Amino acid sequence: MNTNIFLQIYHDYSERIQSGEIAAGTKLPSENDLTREYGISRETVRKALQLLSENGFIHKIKGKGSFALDIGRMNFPLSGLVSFKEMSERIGRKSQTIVYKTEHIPIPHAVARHLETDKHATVWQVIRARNIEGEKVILDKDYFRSDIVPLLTTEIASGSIYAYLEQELNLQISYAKKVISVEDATTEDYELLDLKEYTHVVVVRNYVHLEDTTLFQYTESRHRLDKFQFVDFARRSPGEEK
Amino acid sequence: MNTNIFLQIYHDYSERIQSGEIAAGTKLPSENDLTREYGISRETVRKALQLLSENGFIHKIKGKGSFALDIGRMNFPLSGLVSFKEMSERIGRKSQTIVYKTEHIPIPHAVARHLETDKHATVWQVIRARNIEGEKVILDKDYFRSDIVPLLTTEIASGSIYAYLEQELNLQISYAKKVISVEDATTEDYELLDLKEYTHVVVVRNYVHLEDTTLFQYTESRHRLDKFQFVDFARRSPGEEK
DNA sequence: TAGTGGTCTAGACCACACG
DNA sequence: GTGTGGTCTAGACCACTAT
Repeated sequence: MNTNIFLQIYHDYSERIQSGEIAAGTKLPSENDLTREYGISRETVRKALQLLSENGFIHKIKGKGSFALDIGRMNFPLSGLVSFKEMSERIGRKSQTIVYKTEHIPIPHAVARHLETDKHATVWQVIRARNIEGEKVILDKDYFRSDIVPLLTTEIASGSIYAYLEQELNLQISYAKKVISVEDATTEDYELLDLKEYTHVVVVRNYVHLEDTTLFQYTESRHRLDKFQFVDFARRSPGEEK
Repeated sequence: MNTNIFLQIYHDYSERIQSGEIAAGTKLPSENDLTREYGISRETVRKALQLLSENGFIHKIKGKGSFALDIGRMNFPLSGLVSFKEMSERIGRKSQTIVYKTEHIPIPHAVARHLETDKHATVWQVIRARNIEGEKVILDKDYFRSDIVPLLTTEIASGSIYAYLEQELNLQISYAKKVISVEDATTEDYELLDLKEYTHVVVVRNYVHLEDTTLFQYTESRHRLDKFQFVDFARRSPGEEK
């Protein structure tokens, strides 16, 4: 549906690199070659390559060319943070979702600070556990501003809330800030998770913004220590000093 | 020294937004305005704005304009991961570095797996602790391929190794992969850190690549649980599906 | 309708790598 | 030298937001 040329080229090559069809280290056609091959201008080719580069699929070397990186093997960087849950699913492990709560409530004190709404606002609270390989190891506590998300059901919460937000409500998620830290496990953590002997949890706070920059969702993801992992791929950007 | 126009505009605006001179929510001049103002083409203006957008300084809305985001207050996203140490330094806290070891050794078994060198290679090993507010809370274990980094001294290790690599050795760091997890504290951790009662540490494994894609450095950063924090700013990129 | 950002073109010159 | 990627230009058309 998206007819953007540079996105098509991006998807073309990202899939071929991720599937291994294009092996790591392989040299890609030059920008001029691609320009001729696709019958488009060079700047458009460069836009596609830049996306591939940002997301860790290729690496460009001035004077030499563009080369496929070794995604796919065990290293799936794929732009930014990748959680344990996503990693598990990529390896083919299924995660089950247990919905504990889906309710419309006045915003809790502790959450108001994060969501930056006024204190009389109401939110949809969703509390879910992720069951991976038979153990509940992640507790997700989501809070949505109810002036933006008017309705949530347990059914939606057990599937993909994001698909619902984007496709049904037509909300455009735009950017997010994550803060990762380690904290004492709460009694709630002990009740709702299979915490075993662990006394701490990794807490990932996620602040999600819409296209118009409004902060509409706050999520607290609480992971059992041994089942926590994050992978980050970072490229040195031109803007960086030193 | 870098005469790139788009970088100049990027630095111009990134500084003015970070300093607060341009308040969050303020509308920036339109691309056409900037084109006239700087006397350059629009694509160049857009390149600068795209960098600002990627790094969390601004947000662009089609049909409306570009708007400054609220960096600066307490939220300093600033592109990718930001560690507790960097955060502390930005708030003005000083961190001291204690160098335990700087030695040229055959590559340890456990490290060879990460550095992907042959087993007979030698590496420079640097072991340092970071002292923040009177406590040793981070243990950094660095390994550099000695065919690329021929010499390291304790003096270099107590300053900025990266400045040395880039300015003295002229090495170009290009991209890196980080893997974050939580593991049992080792006896070494107990010896070299002020671990208090904590039985686990956050381990950040960092794989650093050069311009020519060779993996030349592996670092294990071991953080005391309560002094660990990472912040990540992520923008929804065009390449992402669903 | 006018203004905004998003995409794309067809050129140009440069700095770097390699034989 | 030739070929590569990096920067930049001066246009063009589109989709979206406002009024």
